[in-house]
Amino acid sequence: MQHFAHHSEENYLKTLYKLEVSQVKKVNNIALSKSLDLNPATVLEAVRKLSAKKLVETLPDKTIQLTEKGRKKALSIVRKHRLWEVFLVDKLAFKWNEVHKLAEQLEHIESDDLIKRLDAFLGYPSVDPHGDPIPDENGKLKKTKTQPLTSAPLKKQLTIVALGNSSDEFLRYLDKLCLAIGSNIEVTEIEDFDKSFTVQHKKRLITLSNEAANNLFVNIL
Amino acid sequence: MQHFAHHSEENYLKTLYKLEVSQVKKVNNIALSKSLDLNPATVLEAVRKLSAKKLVETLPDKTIQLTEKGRKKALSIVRKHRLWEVFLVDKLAFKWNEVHKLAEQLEHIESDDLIKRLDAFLGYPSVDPHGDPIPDENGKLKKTKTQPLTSAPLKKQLTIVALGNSSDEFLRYLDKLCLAIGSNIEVTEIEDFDKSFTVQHKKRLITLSNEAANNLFVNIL
DNA sequence: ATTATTTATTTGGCTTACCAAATTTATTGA
DNA sequence: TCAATAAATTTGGTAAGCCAAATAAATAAT
Repeated sequence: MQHFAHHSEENYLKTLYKLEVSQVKKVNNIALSKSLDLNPATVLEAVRKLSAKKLVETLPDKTIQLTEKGRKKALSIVRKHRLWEVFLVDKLAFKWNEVHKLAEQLEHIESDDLIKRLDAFLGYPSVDPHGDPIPDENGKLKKTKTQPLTSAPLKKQLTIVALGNSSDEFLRYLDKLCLAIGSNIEVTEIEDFDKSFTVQHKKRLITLSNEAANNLFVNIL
Repeated sequence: MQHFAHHSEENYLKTLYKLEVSQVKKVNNIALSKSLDLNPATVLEAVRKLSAKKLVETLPDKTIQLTEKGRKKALSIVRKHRLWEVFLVDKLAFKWNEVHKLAEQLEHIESDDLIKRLDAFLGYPSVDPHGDPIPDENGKLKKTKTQPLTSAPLKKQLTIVALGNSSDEFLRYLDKLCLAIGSNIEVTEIEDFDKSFTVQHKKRLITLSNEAANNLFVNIL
């Protein structure tokens, strides 16, 4: 018995979950095959096995979808993937755009204990370096209302989850301020005069123009 | 093509290396099969493939051994295994005896860059939590002369690599002192009166009885 | 409604990594 | 030396995951 046989199954579930999230209306055999870059015959066979395990179901109109059980499993893989991405970026200083491939390998490591400890070691992050939320151990995703920093409440813990602008200049600017997706900040003050923002980040105060603040999308922690 | 096909090959090489190190005189098909817990027919087939790749060779007397190329590859796996063990113990607070199984999964993650960064992140450790030396990126093992602390030179960086006594009391005692296999210490003084040792560990001075020192085996870094 | 196109499904095949049960080839002990 | 034992090798099979090509079924477009 090969201990890595589950990689394949996990990849099907993860891909199905990704398609579900990305609003793709009807995930059929062809769509799934394309997404996985596999032959439809292969996918058909795999879907049958997953159905037998009650991880997916095929509706009368041939739509393939996750069952609750399957979704939970998918979310646990997503959780592992995103935690490893945080590890790679925060601890090993990878760039956020370099970590996906590696996390795809790491996400298949089997150990709940490991993930629990990794989570703690990383300080229980709520988003990965791309700004995507990390499901909790029960596969729950905290539902988040993403909003521009300009409309966020004062004195609340916020996490930067997306950028309204990804020009080189803006990225370099953020880099200089040591801000990035995943950074936790708190608005301490908004200047009446020019609506500029003062935010606290790791015991450090940063001033941001209203323009900059408007391009930082945040979630309330 | 399955990206995890190499697990199998890596396991053969690693096992062969372990047998070589453990002084087993003649590694034949049977010995290797037993060590891997696989059927001899399976192993025979695998050894042929590895031979074709010039990773192992079978001598006229049927002894199976690593080629230089194979040994180098084996050492890179051992390096990964041991670095991950250090990570698990030092960073995720696993006990040294809990990490082997996990490291067996992690050692197959494919990325030289990852390992380079992990090594740096861990502070370039020279031994794993079991006291086994970590090969360098070129597959070289620093040849070490392990000796009791009592015969080690003063004012040299030392690494604890083994214990002369693994009684619960001794382990608890070391634990209290925050010493463990892998700890780096330096002898600052030996007391004339009772031959007790004063060692420095992470900017902290510790006094050890001669008895304790005699049960700590160290390598010079 | 009928053809053209897309999807779904089947069929036959491949490779890797396994195994059990012969069979052949040493090796060894008496 | 010769049978008994052990090791090596061969043979025939299994399961997982994959593919290409053929066929069937459904959908769309005229």
